[in-house]
Amino acid sequence: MGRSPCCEKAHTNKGAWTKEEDQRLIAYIQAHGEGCWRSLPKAAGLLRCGKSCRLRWINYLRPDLKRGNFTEEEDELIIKLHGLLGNKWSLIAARLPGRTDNEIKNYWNTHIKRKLLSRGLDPQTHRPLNAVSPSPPPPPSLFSAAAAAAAAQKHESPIVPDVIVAAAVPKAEAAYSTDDGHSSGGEAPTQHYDLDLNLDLSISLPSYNYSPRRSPQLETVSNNSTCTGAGTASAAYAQSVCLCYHLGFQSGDACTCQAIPNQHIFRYIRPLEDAQ
DNA sequence: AAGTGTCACAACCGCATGTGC
DNA sequence: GGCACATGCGGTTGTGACACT
Repeated sequence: MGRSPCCEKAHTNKGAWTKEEDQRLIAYIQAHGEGCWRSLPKAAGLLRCGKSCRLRWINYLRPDLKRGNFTEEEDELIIKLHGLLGNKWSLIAARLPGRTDNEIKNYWNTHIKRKLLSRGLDPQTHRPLNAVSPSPPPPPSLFSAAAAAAAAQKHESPIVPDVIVAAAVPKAEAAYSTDDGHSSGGEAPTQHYDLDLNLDLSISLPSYNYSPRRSPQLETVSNNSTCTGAGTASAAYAQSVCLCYHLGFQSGDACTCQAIPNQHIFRYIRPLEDAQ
């Protein structure tokens, strides 16, 4: 498209950031806030590309970052989310407070991949490595969960899928339900469906007349039986489906989906800060 | 102690997407 | 609708630290 380069490479530093550069960037963002990354380097007196500044801030300097080792719970959460979303690191990171997509991506590549392999699972498909698959495995995103989640995150997508599919995920739990690293190899993979995830998806029936620009909160349509209003939708419409998977919540946590009158949709609304 | 291999992670790069004109 | 630009994302690379021989 003939786009101009994002920065003048001849006059920008590359490589590791110095303490002074970090201080300048932090000071500038504290004073002026994030944004305008392209002009930020010049304004902050940095000989860096705007992209580089953004990355440095997001991945390293942001004050809300949780540094340090990943916990076992985070490991499992990442594995579950990856099974659902694939390599959508930003979406995965959105569910892990204080973690960045880059951090999770690195952690996946260096630790979790190996962990899954030791469990006898394919890191990409989350299926047993020796499983015979007559047809190529479906993308891990299932009914385009990633796209749906992405759309939900971006508060848009008035276009909704015609088909609502339960986002059941082959968990192969039997293969890695223990920590001894043994899989159930040899046996035909038992399809377990993990209902312990909450995807913040927004899906509705084809007839749903979406009102654009909802509040910046997340919505979920789910099939959780605890949803209120599941039985109130008109029988003339296909049943709305609640897909609340209690991701990161105790399984006993009731979902808070509510039927929206005349819209045949369940919404699960949660403050953003809860997701961070 | 030196050389080599491996790991972990920060940073870069190219492309995709969103937005305003 | 098309273009240019800004930003975001995911894959890849570079490099320092550490382990091993």
